[in-house]
Order: sequence, then structure tokens, then C-alpha cells
Amino acid sequence: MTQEELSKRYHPAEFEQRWYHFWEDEGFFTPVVDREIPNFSIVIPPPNVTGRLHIGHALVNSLQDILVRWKRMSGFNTLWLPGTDHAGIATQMVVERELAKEGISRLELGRDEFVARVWSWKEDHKNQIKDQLVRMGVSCDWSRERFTLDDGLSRAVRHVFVRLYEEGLIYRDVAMVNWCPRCRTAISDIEVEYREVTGRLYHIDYPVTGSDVRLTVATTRPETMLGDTAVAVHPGDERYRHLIGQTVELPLAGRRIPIIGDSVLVDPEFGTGVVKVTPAHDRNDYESGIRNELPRLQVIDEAGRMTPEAGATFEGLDRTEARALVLERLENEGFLRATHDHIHAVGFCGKCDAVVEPMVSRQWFVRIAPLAEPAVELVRNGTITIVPQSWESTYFNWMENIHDWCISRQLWWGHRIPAFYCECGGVVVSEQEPASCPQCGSGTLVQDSDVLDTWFSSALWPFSTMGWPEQTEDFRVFYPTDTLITGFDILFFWVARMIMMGVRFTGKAPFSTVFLNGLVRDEHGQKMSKSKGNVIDPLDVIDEFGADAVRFTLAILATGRDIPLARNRMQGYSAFANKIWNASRFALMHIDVELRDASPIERDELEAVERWILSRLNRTTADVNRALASFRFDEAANTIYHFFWHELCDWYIEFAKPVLLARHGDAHDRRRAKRVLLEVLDRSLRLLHPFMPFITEEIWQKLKGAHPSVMVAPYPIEHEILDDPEAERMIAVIQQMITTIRNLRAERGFAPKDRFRLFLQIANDRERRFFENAGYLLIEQARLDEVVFNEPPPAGAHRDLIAGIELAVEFPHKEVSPEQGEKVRREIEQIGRELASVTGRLENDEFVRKAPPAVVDQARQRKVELIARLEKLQQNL
RNA sequence: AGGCUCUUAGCUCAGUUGGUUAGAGCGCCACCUUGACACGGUGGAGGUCAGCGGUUCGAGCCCGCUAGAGCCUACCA
Repeated sequence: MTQEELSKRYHPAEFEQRWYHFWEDEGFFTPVVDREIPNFSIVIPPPNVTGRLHIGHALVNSLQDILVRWKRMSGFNTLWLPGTDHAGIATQMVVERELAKEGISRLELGRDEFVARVWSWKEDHKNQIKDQLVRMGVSCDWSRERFTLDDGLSRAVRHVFVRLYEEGLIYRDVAMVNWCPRCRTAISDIEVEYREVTGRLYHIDYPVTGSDVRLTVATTRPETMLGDTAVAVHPGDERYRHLIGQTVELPLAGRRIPIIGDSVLVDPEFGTGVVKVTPAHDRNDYESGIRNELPRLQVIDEAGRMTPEAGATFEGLDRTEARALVLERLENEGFLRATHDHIHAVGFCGKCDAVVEPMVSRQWFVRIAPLAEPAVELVRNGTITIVPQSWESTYFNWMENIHDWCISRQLWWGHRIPAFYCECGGVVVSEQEPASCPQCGSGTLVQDSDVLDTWFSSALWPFSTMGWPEQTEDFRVFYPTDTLITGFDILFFWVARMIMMGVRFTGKAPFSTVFLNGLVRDEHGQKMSKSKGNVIDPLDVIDEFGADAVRFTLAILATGRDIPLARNRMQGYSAFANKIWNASRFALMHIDVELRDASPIERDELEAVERWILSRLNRTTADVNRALASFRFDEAANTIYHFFWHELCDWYIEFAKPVLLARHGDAHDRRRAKRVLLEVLDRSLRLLHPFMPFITEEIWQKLKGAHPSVMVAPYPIEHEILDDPEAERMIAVIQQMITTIRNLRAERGFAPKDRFRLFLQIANDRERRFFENAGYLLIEQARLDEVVFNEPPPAGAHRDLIAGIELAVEFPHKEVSPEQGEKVRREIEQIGRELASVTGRLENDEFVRKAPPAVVDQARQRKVELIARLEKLQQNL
């Protein structure tokens, strides 16, 4: 008998990476390219190249890998395409910081040199991401790894830009955009994070020209008054309407500006009913400026400093410094009338957290409504399903109120906008740099210096990664992809835009299902952050608990929008891995792997416990497949967990021990038990593999299966023939009896070595034969002397009724303590209450008439059982 | 302001189309080193399912209201 044994203890670090390299070397991650076979494809949400992966990446990639491994084992030719995102602002900032350490600014370096530095930085760091994903065990096809700035993807970006431009869906215009003074670039609306802050509301007097009247305006941003070009009141406001057309003297600036009427801008009910108008620095004022043909005076520049237009006193000051000085001056000169606390929403840059400045500038935009409409339709008509479905309304809500998308960024790292300008004023938008200006023939064209929003290239990811716009084999076979798994936080940034671009350019939805996972938080639901010190680093916990335990934990928590992750959860599932290890170790000590090749197990030869465990496993298999098909990773993981630990380990292995250890049965029984155990272990490992790829491979290899790896073995599916409700029912009765006896033993303070006689009254011959046959299970598990059939139990034996079978346990010479008596009385009371409830229901005509017959029958049956049991228990008093 | 979601055991959460006695993990208590496992085994304690009202023969689940929490969207000075 040749048996490979597992090492005594479970040490995941000893084998996890070994198996990853085995899988990769064997080429298991790479699918064949064949349109005629069932394919399944998925693209990774590309992490930023700058990054170290955080626990959120661990979650999203674990879930994808579970899905992908499940599909692959289920017979699909499966592609999981990996890659990274160039992450414009983030990456540029990281490299700028590196340069700063050397005392160099990017401006000194120059654009070409700087971009070269970013590329070399990227080359140095790109493996960091892959290494971390490898530690997680993800089964990506690394031969197809992509980067958003690769040549092919860049070509797709230029192609899309040019086509949208030609179709009039991309335009360049001067408009008010969100500007980050720290990143020194425009950002899109959704990159601004609004937070409520307690600021101040300042009331400032503006004297009306040639009169003693002063108009009081209220503002949270007094420094912008330097750029005021009007004061507005509501035209219907009796207090002020007579002043429209007059002017005020703008304090500090000493300019004279008009008083205008603007019913859109001014709510007469709010504050003083007078609004200062700063068209260059406020979104509403900008609109008002256009309506009323007001000049725009830019007093804050790209860096957030005051311009010469703000006046010599303020020029060069930072916005916050300028605010303090403006207030000081207003106070001194008697214009500051009042100040009070005021809670309002302030926009912060999503990347660097600086306060965003509304700024008028010339930018490129995508006219988004025509793209949004078909994208809404795809979700509405079910072509794309969003899971959980509650996100659909959020999606619709946003898509139906969508604003044009500002796509130009004043950065150097990214896809340069393919627009070329000539001195003559001609603009050429084309994929390749034109040789000469089509208008004047000049050969000196200058390319737009801006780059595109990073999300513009991400929006093309599902098809640009497959070679589009070329009609490559990969594109034909693997596009559209099947499922997208990502965090709900990038539903608008990424998912919605992929749908819009996908349907516009390929005519197809880029995926059929979107699974939005929650956000990982700490065990108390708090956001993880460095400052709170509650961050869980995936590599740390993989080192501590093993990748399998981390993956399993994430899968089991994956339901809901918040995922409260606690170390002790991972510890718990690492204990589960340890359990798997030890149960397998036990199995390997007793089974012959050669039995694999023997003839198939004949169902008729099986004992009830064997039919029971196969039936339970079959039900588990069905449940797991069903759960995975509906993205219930938690349910799938829980189901396997429960089966493996609480059915296989707690019961079946214990049931099998007497036979395996030759305490019961003969060699034939032993051989059969070994084969069943092998079968159950094999199927369980395959079932578990998507969740815990490493430990299952390590063990499965010892089983010498026909396949080279568990990851390419077929995933178990339900076989109706294995269902055995009769065995399940009878073993459940056995379990219940064992539990009852153990319970009594514990309550009466007997030691495990104390043994008793059990008396069973079984009228039904078939049942009696079953119990005669399976009596050893009761003897072993409930630690009995013997089971006696159909003989009157001695007086004083504890009586009970389980599934219609009377049982009595004979306890040797022990008084029933008052607590035990109390316990029996409590149980009797409880049953009495339930009996009353069932009886009440059955006496209710309406219940009997209206409830489904099955429910009524059930109640009747229950009533009979309760009466019988009550009778038995009363004998114990 | 609008929209979405949540409130179930000490903690973190499940609970499928309304149907007996509401589950899991961790934590807690007692006992046990029994030939895979103390990262273990056996047994146990612990819940008026946020509150109120309604629909129903029957509500943790459906409807309404109240209280509390969170998230997203939005230009209110």
C-alpha cells in the first residue's frame, strides 16, 4: 500500500506558491482560441500601476477568481484578461514626488524627459501588482496582460476620439469646469467629492453709488468679491427692485459694478436677498454672467493664487491668505457687517483632496446624452443585468441626468489628445499626426498639449484589450465578455462609460452581467484608513493565515454593500483550512488511492450512512452551483463550509471510523468505506477548489486523479441518482438520538467512559432491521453498552420519543437532581405551549379552510407527534 | 432637497416565493487530550426580529407611519 501522507501541520506558505507556478507553467490559465466551443471571458478591473494592492483589490480579485475557476472547471474555455491602468494623475503625482526628492520639478525636466521617467518608473514597478495577484492565486492569463498605454490600446483611444469628434460627440469649448489647483488640471464632475463642512457666512456691505444706502450680500468666499462684476437682486423683490440699473461701489477694489435683476440666481427668501456675482469663480454666477452679459474677471489662477486682476494688495497671495486679508480689510473699513457659522458642501479633489476651484477654461468635452440613451436601454431591456439589482435605479438616475464629460487634463502622463493646431487657426483631429495643415498647407502643426482623462481609456478596456479596432481572433472569440466584477464606487466612473462606449463602438454590450461588490470596512463598519490604523494589508494576512483563508473569508462576506472584515474571521477560516487538512490527512491514512481505478461503486452495495453522505454531498453540490450561478458567493462558501465541517467531519468520518479501523464489519465493508471516503473527499476538494485553490491542489495531488490538476478537473454537478431521502431521514433520526443521549449524559454529569443500555421500541420491521444494522453507530457515537430492541425498559430509565420511535436510556443508580427535574419540566412546558398553538390553529376553521392542505396536514401530524412525545416525557417526572 | 439602503443573539451578519420550534461565524459558560485536528470534540446559555399600526387563517418577510444609521446625486449665495 503506497500512501503519500500530508505533513502533520497545515503550513500554507510551504506549498501555495509552488502550485501557482505549476499552474502557470502548465499553461492552465491560457484558453484556446476557438469560437465553436463554449467560452467564458472576463476582464480585470485594471489596478493603477502606481499601486500596492489593498484589501479591496483582494476582494474583487478573489471573487473573479472564484467565478473563473468555477466556470473553467465547469467546462468553459475561460479567459481572464489581466492588466493595469496608467492612472494619469496618480502616477504623475508619484513620479513628481520622486523627482522632488532629487530637487527637480517636472517643468525643469521638460515633457519628453518627464514622460520617459514615468515609463521607466512604471517598468520598475509593474511586477509589484502581478506579484501580489499571484500571491492571491488568481488564474489570469498573463500572456494577454495589457496596459492602458500600450500601443494597441492607445490606437483604440485615438480611433474612438476621432470618430466621436467626427460625429460631433466630442467638442472643444470654453466652459466652467472643476479645477484642482494642486493637481493643476481640470477634473470631471464626478471626480469632485462634496463634503459638508462648517464654514462661515460673511455679510458684506456694498454702498450704492451716490447714496447712503448699502446693500448687504452674503458669501462664504469673501476673497472672490475682488472678482465681482455685478450685484444681483430678484426683479420682483419690492425691497430692491428700484435699485436695478444703479451701481454699487465694490469695497477694497474700488470698482463700480451694476445692480442687476436675476430671477434665476436670486432667491429673495434666502439671506439678505442680495447676491454678489463673480462670473469667473462660481458656477451659478457664471451662468448669470452669460445671461446678463457681464464681464468675467479672473482673480484666482491655476495654482490657487490671486492674479494681478485682484489688485496689487492681493496679487500672489494664496486663496486662503487672500480670504484672511480681505476680511481684515473689510473689517477695518467698516464693510463687514456680520459673520456667522454656516454648514455647506465644499468640493474636494477626489485625487489629492485639495478644495476644488470652479474655473473658466477651454477644454474638451464628450456630449454624453446621445451615448447614455442606448446604455440605459441595455440595462432596461435586460441585455445587461446589474447584481444586486438595487443598483439599477442608481444607474438610471445618474444616466438620465448626466452632464457632458470634461475629458481633457492638463497633465503630461496619459493619452495625448489627437488634435493638431496650425498657426492659421486650423484644427485637425486625426489618429496620425498630419503632415501639413489642410487649410493653409503649413507643415508646422502643434499637437494639443493636454492628455485624456484616464477613464476615457478605461471605458474601452473590454475591447481595446482584445485588439479592437482590429477584428482579431481574440476579439471575435472573447468579446463581449460575460461578467464584470467591480466595486460599486466606480459604477459611474467606469461601468457606465464602458457600457456607453461598448455599445457605440462594437454594437454590443461589453458584458452581460455586472456584479457590484461592496466596500471592505473594518470589523465595526468603519472605512479603512491609514490615519485610523485599521488597514488590513492583504499580504500581511496572507502571510498570517494563508491565501486560501483570506479568499474564503472575503467570499463569505461578499454580500451587502459594506463588508466588515475582521482578522478573527480570517483566523476562523484558517481553522477551517486546518480542518480540511486534518480530515484529508486522516482520509489519506486510511484509503487506498489505487481504489480509484476499481470498478464504480455499486449503489446497492452501500450502507445507509454511505448513501446518506453521498446524498448530502449531492445536495451540497446542487446548492453550491446554484449559489454561484446567482453570484451568492457567501451562500456557496457557507454551504461547503457547513457540509465539510459539520456533516463530513463531525458525522461521516466518525461514523466511518469503526469500519475503517476494523472495529466493525469485514474486509469487504472496509474496502467499500474507503472507496466512499475517497469519492467524497475527491468531490469535496473539487467543490472547494475555486474558493481555496492552494490547499485543495496540495491534497488533491495525493489522490492521484486522472487529471493533472484539480483546477482542470470537472466541477461536480448534481446527480439525481445520488439523492437518497430515505437514508437522509434515517440518519437524521440516528443523529437526533445520539444528540439526545449525549445531552442527557452531560446533564446528568456522567463521564464519557460511562456506558448505558438503550432500549428502542420499533414496531415497523423495516425500521427495526435498519436499526439492528446501524445500531453500532449509536453504540459508538452515544457510547452505549448495547441497543436492546422491543423489550420493556427498566423502571427509572429516561424515556423519549424521536420520529415515532420510543427510546429509553437506562442510567445506573443516579438520582435525578432538582435541576434535571426542572429541565424536564421546562421541556414539557415548552412542548405544551407548542401543542396549544398547533391545536389552536387546527381548531380555527379559517386556517383549515384557507391554508394549503400540505400546511394543514403538517400541523395535524405535528400535533400527533407532540402529544406522543409529551406523554413519554411525562413518564420521566 | 431628491433617490437608494439598512435596523435580527454580546459583536459582525444570513434568513430564498409570508407557513411548524428564527440560523451562522466569532465571543461566552461547563466538561473532555477519545488512534485527523485543542486552529479540536461534546453539551449549554443568549433573540418581545428598532417602535407603532394595517393586510392575512398565519408576518422577521407584504403595506403605512415614527425613531435612528449609512450611502449616492444636487450650483442654493
